[in-house]
This record gives sequence, structure tokens and C-alpha cells, in this order.
Amino acid sequence: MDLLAGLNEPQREAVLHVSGPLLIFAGAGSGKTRTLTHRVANLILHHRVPAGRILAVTFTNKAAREMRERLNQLVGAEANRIWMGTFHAMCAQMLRIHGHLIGLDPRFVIFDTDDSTRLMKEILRDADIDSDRYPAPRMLARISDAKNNLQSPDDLQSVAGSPYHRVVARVFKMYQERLKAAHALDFDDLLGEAVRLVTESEWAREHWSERFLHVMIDEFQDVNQAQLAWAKALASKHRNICVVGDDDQSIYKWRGADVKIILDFEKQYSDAHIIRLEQNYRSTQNILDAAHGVISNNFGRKAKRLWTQTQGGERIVLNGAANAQEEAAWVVRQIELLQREQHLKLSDFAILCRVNAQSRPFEEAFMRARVPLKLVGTQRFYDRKEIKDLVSYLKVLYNPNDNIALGRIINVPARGIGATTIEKLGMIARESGLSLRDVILNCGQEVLGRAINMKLEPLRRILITLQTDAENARSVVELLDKVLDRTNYYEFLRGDRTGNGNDRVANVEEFMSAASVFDSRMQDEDFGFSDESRDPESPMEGPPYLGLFLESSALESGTESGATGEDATVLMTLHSAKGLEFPIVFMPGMEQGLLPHSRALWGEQSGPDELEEERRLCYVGLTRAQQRIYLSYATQRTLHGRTESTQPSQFIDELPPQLIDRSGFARVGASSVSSYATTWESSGSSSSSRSAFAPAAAPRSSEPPRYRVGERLKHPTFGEGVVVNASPSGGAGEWVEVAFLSQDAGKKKLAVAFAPLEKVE
DNA sequence: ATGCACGTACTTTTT
DNA sequence: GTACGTGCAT
Repeated sequence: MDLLAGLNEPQREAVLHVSGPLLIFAGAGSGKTRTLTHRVANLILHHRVPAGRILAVTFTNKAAREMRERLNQLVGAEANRIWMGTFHAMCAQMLRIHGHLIGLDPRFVIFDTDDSTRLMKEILRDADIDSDRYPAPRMLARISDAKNNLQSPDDLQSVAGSPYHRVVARVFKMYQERLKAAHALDFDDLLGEAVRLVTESEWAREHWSERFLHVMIDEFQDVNQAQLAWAKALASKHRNICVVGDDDQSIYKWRGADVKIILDFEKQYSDAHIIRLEQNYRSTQNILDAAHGVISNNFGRKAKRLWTQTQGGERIVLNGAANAQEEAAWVVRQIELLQREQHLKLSDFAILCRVNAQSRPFEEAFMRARVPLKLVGTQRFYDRKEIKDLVSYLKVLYNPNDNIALGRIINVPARGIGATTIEKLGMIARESGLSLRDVILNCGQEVLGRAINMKLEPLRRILITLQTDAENARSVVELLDKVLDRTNYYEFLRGDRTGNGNDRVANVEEFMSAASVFDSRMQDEDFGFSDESRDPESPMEGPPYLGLFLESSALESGTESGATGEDATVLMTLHSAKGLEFPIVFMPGMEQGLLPHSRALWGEQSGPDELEEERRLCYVGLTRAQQRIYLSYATQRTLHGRTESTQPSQFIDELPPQLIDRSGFARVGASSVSSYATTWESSGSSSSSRSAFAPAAAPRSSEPPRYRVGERLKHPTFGEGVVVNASPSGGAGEWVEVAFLSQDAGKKKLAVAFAPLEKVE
């Protein structure tokens, strides 16, 4: 197979590079994945490197999956033997195998952010620390920073120069102690402990660094010190470390990413070979020039410039709107126009926002226009309460020391065990050194008192029965079924008075089917890289792979559900757009305070570095576009319930002026529209803000309709919605069709005479 | 112990 | 404008 076919010169150079450190600057749309996969294929096919001795690390599961899939096409099933996955998954893997060398329980559980927050709150409460001055999330952020920099509580303690920092250090210490007691690692610990493994255990370092003939790191601009240390240790023996990234796309500083790491790679490895991939296969030259105009204002970036063979292209359309509603209406109109002109699918359009809060006006405008819009990356599957509950039951069964998981389900479904009781149980547990579970199961009336003891009885029965169930279950689904059954979980959900009962049942069902997919994968496949992970020495109770299931539910955010398959325009944040591409990109909210964000502009922690990161965010957005970019700003915006005047983004001024198309301004209000004009709506519109939806002089009965298309209203069960259609008013048969904001309520036709509808301003 | 009402605060979120 | 956390009343 010719692995070089269709590759450009620097790409070929990268593919052919075999030994020694290699740094690839891969610009947006420069064919990075192609280059990487071909390089790995070359190692395997032409240099006889056993796949099992290659480590390829990514930040996301998605990236890892994509890469594995493409490698499968190149080298076949052999690709499954490559150690490929996220930093966290790879670290977890190693720790399951050798964690015992540094004193870890091989059955450790992984705490996600929610678990960590619960634990932190518990600590603050127990230690009587004022959670207003020391909020749990901020404590966790400081701790995360420390861990990303491989600092221990003692390290923090010794450099603490203020009472605040001393509290942080103290809290950090307690946090680690409790994690340890729960046999748990948080996300950052996975990395930190993996680093500790290869530094403290000479044997482990020898083993793993010998094993990996090649180490590849993707998105290297986003690595932190812990990740760097880990990668360096693993590559220490053979020194075949290949890192790929783009400093211009580093947008995760707030998560510990340190751009300097990629910029200083040459200092770490003085013999590093450097390759720049600057030919772009995604965008028009105009788009690249516009993006370059912006990014070139950053200092200390690696000099480079994307170019493409597709010369010219459309100019960047710029629009100024009166407010966010007008802005959204403008976007819908452009999409409708473009879609008619070109033959584009709705999914060819993406709306990229700085913050999630920008999405509301778009949801409304799209609903009015009846153009499907899909919000991407808003709520993650495993973050849902009902899913967390079920996972917590499994966690408790798997690891009896996981007090946080037990704490979550101790009163779910409600069984009369309240905060006071839980507090008391926790006290006893800590004082006696027992796990919460042992206190509940093994302490009697003498210790707990009569009332509590009695209230605990049903929970005890459930836990004990489930323990037996876990030992007998042959699959995760089977065990989950038992959990649902023993806890009466469905009944509990149906009793949900907030009206989300049905959604939640649906979520549980979706979770069950995910579990069943996992089951079948485990049962008939030799799952990838983990030949060592199945340790016959440590028999597990319940499904042998329950631990793996828990791990994947902690490490896979769960590509959000609701994949309806319907063609829809997507809306997402700039952050989640990284790595994606779209023919047409809209970037609304090009304002001072939004992009660049106020926190970077005039907040406490504002500064040149923060502004540069905002600029990179802008750059990431611009370079997502293949054909056209539409930028817009609103001159007034309501944020946090306060309407304020805004200034256009400074980044607009950084665009080469000749590449900006301002004709959009002229069109505002003038463009006649549109498919959402219905019976009594005219297509004319003035410049007033409600103009596009105002009633017209068109056919209209003597009485004006009570509900007009475009109007917002509220229904006690379905929530808020927008009128998308209505019958002529008057008479018993009058109806309105309402698109409700809640995804699941959807569209409903309601009889005006009967439905308890309320207008909303 | 649970439910409601009020006050406050609030980017981004790969794992 | 909402979502969450605290505090009070049931």
C-alpha cells in the first residue's frame, strides 16, 4: 500500500519520520489525522513495529475512536492492539494493572466532577470552613491546578503565603485523604498517580518505557505538566515521541493546558525534528487570510501561515443587529436564503457561540421559523441525575468504600433518611474508621439509636439483596434490572412531580440499552488493548467487567442523546467546535465582553494572556468554515437579566478590511421573507423589533386573533413555547399550534377554549 | 424531612 | 433570566 499517495511534502516527511523526537505543527484543516494515521500505519507495515508497542494519546474519546477507525482501514484488525485512547483512559489502564505497586486498590473508582464537588462540600461542612469565602468549586479548581502541575498538598502548604492559600492546602490534604478512604481517584489523580507510578516504581517505569517503542500525543498544545511528565517518562527509553498540535488553537488554559509546553518542546528535545503542516484543505483563501489577520496579533506564537490552493472565495459577511433577537432572526433568514440559493443541508450550517447563554434567542427564532436547530454539547448523558443514581448503586456494589456514591443513593428513592441522619452516620463512620456502608449494615440500635436504626432497615435489605444479585448477575443489564426492581426505581421516577418523569424513564431506558451494548461487546469481543487488564488473580463479584463498565461511564461523557437523525442546523460553543468543520459558519456575539469575553477583558484575572486565548478562540471559530463566514454583533445585549449597550469586538478590526462584506447591513429589514409567513402574516417588515412577526393587513377576521404566530406563551405542563400556527380567531374551534421550548414537549395543537395558556412577554 | 420561596451569582467543560 | 442554595414553614 502506498501510504504517501495524495500527501503533500511535509505530510510525507512526517509519515516517513521514524525515530527520534518529532514535533508537528498541524494547522487547522491541514490533514493532521490523515498524516498521523498514515504515520502509524507506516510504522506497523513498513517498520515492523508491533501495534501493541505503540501508544497514541488523545484528549477525547471521539478523537481516539476516529483514529482507530481510520487505522483499521489502513492496517486492519491489528489496529486494535494499539494503545490508543485518552490520557485518562490510558492512565487508568496502567493503574489497574500496576497501581498496587504504589499502594492503589486495583478496584479504585473514578470520581467525576460531581462526585468531587459532593466530597468537597462534605469536607467544608465537616471542617467548619465558611463555604462563602471558600466555595467548593473554587477549592476544587485550585486543587486541580495543583495536580496538573504535579504539586502535593505539602507543596502547596509550603508555598502558601496567605491564610487563603493555607486553607486551600489544608482542604487539599483532607480531600486527598477522603479520596483515599473511598478508594477513589479523581480525573486529575488518574494522571498524577500514573506519573507517580512511573516515577516511584522503577520497575513500572522500566516496564512501560520499554514497552512503548513509539509514543504519539495529539493536541499537544493542550497538555498540562502532568501529562507532559507522563508522556516523557513513557518515551524515555526509546525517545520516539511524536507530538502534534497547533499553538494557535490552544483554548484550554483554564483547564491546566500550557501553550508553552508545545512552544518549548524543542528545548526539551534539542534533537527534535520539526514539521509544519500549513497547507489547508478546508477553507477558502479568504477565510484563511481573515483568520490570519486575527491570530497574527498574538505574540509569542510560532510563526506560520495557512494557505490553500482554493484561491479567493466569499468575503466575510458582517452584520450589526439591534439586539440578540434581531441577530438570531438575521441568522435564520440568511440560512433560509442560502439554503435556497445553494443546495445545502441544514447541517451544513453551524452557529458558534462564546457562551451557552447565547443560545436562547436562536432557539426561539428557529422555532418561529420552523427551522430545526440542534444544540450540541449542552447536557451530557451521564450527568443526568437518574443515570448518576443508577451508576452510584453499581459503584456501591463494586466498591463498598465509595461513601460518595452511597451518600448519593442513601435516600434515593426517598426513604426518610435526611440530612441529619446522613450527617450522623458520616460522623460515626469517620470516628470509627469504618466505611459508611459498614456503619449502615453493621451498627445496630446501640450505636445509632432506635429511630435511625429503624429507618435504615429497608436500605439494608436493598443493599444486602443487591450484593447477592451482583454476585449472581452475568451482565450489567441484568444487575441494573435488579437495582431498578429492588429500589422500585421506575415507580419513583413516575412520581416525579416536576413533569419530567417520562423523560427520566426514557433516559433510564437509554442507559439500559447503552449497558446492553457494552455487555455484548464485552461478551463476544476481545476488547482492544486490555490484554493485561483481566487479572485472574482478583476475582470480582458480579459481572467480571463491572469495573470496566464503571470506568467507561466515568470516562465517556456519553455523546449526548437525542440523536434524532433529523437534518438540523447545529449550535454549539466555540470550544466544542474545535476539530469540526462546516461549509457555513455563523459567529454571533462578536462583541467586546462576549468575544473577547468580559472575564478576559476587564475581569479580575484579565490580562494579555487571557485576551490572546480569546483571540485563539475566535481563530478556532473562523477556521471551522469551509466556504462562508457570517459574523454579527448586537448593539444591545441582555446578559444576566441586564440590557446593556455593547461595542463590536476588537477582533472585527483585526480582519483585513477588504475581506469584510458589510452589505448585510443594508439588507436588514429590507429583505422580504420568508417561509415562516403564514396565513395572516405578510412578508413585509419594518425596522421595529417585532416587525417580522407583526400581524399584517392580510386576510383577517373582524376580531384580531388572540394568539399570533411568533408569540410566546406558557402552558402549565409543557412550559414555554412559541406559536407557530393558529386558526382564524373566534369560535369554539379556535386552535393554536405551539412549539414548546422543552425538547420533549415538541409541537402541540391546542384548543384555545380549553388549554390553560398564558401569554408571556 | 420535605417543600416552597426568596436571594444571589453567573465563561468555556475534551476527562 | 435562570438555576441553584439557603432558610423557613409545614
